[in-house]
Amino acid sequence: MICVMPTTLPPVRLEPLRTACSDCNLRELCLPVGLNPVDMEKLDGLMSQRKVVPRGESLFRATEPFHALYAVRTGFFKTCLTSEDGRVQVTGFQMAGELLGLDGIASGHHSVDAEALEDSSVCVLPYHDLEHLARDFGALQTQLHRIMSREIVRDHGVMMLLGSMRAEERVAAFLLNLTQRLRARGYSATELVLRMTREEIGSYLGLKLETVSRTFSKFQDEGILEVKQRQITVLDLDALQRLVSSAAC
Amino acid sequence: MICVMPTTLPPVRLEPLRTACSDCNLRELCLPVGLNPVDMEKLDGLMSQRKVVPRGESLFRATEPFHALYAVRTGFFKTCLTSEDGRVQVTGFQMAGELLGLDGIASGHHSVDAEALEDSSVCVLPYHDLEHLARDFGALQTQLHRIMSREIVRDHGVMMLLGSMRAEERVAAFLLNLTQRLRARGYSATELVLRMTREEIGSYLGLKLETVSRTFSKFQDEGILEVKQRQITVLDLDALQRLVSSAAC
DNA sequence: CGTCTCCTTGAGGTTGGTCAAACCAGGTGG
DNA sequence: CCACCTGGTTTGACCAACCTCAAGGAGACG
Repeated sequence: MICVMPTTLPPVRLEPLRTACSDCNLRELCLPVGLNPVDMEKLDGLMSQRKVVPRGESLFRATEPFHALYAVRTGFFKTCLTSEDGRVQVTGFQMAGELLGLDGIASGHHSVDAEALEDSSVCVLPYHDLEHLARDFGALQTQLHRIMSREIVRDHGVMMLLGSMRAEERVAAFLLNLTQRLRARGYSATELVLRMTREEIGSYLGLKLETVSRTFSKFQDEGILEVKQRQITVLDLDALQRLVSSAAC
Repeated sequence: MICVMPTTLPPVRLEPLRTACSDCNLRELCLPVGLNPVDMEKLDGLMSQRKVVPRGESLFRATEPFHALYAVRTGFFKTCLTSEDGRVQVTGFQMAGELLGLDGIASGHHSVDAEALEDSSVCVLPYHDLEHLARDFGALQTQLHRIMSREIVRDHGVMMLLGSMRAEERVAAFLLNLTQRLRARGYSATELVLRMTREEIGSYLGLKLETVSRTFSKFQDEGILEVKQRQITVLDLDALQRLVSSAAC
């Protein structure tokens, strides 16, 4: 179970202390995957600071100039794209070990808002330095490319979800994805606390919040889930799996 | 008007001749953007071959090992993601100057099929060499990162489209996007020939082919388009623009 | 204990999907 | 040259999934 939701914290605060990748318990999930200890020390030198982002605050906003990538250290984020006419689309949810800000490289300014859904902290990776460092040692370059490519592959998966799945399938896929990512981080794959509202889930899945709510209720009636507000217990993982990979009728 | 659709060509054929980036009329759109002549010559050395892909053939298929990126030289491609249960989602359409294969970097094997929608040719960029070269000169590295980031931003735009636009808005956005890309390549922004079927458009936009067809007809009735099968004339570009940026009712 | 935000549930409406028939253009073969 | 076939497209009638609108409930917090 992921928890921790303290209520008062100063707004975006810089931590002077250096947090080394080589010591980080996320090093098998995060940017340093596959780096040897020597290389990792070089990466440590790059990471100038940590940043704390309280729940509800933004790490960065669309149109702001892009300077750095951010690795989620603790907490949970969402990224939102806002269209000219004001429509908002949640493009992703990020948890520990995942990178934020890749969209900013293209144009030099961010294209989405990144907001903390619970009190969070990130490692700041100044992009200029990172790019320079990647030039000097290839393992980091390779890893950076992999991460960007993985994001592209993930996005294609979301297109599939939005383009050709029905509501129940989308919700099932969403829950399965969450459980998998939580399990990779050592959390229970069956007990989860949603950090986002029904509306945010709906935005991500291309559904209205009422439809998300109804689908949760339906899954509960069918014995697949137990839903208590944001506290979800997965009772039948196989049923979820069957839902997402059920041939299109 | 884009044309050229010869009917007989041998299957995927390698061209021995070196086609230099420095001579290419796509160099302002493609990978070499922003490289100086000296750097561009280094890139020329990398590009070992061109490949011809006849209409209907695949450049690569999902699950095949990933070795190279491909820059579209002439022609038109689609990329398709197939889910476990056999559903197919078109994830993009690529025209001259655009890169194919970025999704393969993550896992070392391709995750989508890339199929030529007309007789096409591509430049082959062996990825290992490209990565190595990028290490040696930073402008190429920067450019590669920009292109990957741009793909991520594009994907987010598609999520917005799939997640929160109605059928007419999706079709309008699709057409606008096409005209913009064609214009950037020196083609007319009002006369276009669709290289893909209604079904492929529908798959990309998360709609059924009948809905795409009906929407085209509706636009024609409203004097926004003239539709003759795949030959489209845009009569009212502003109307299309208004449709995509119309506040959610 | 009132307020606020978020969630649930119901009733009814709309958009886009489904199914089916016909059309059209291009290619093939008699 | 025409008949025919094929793949793609158009159109109509009907239907269902999801949305909209609305009311009420649960929990957190001052």
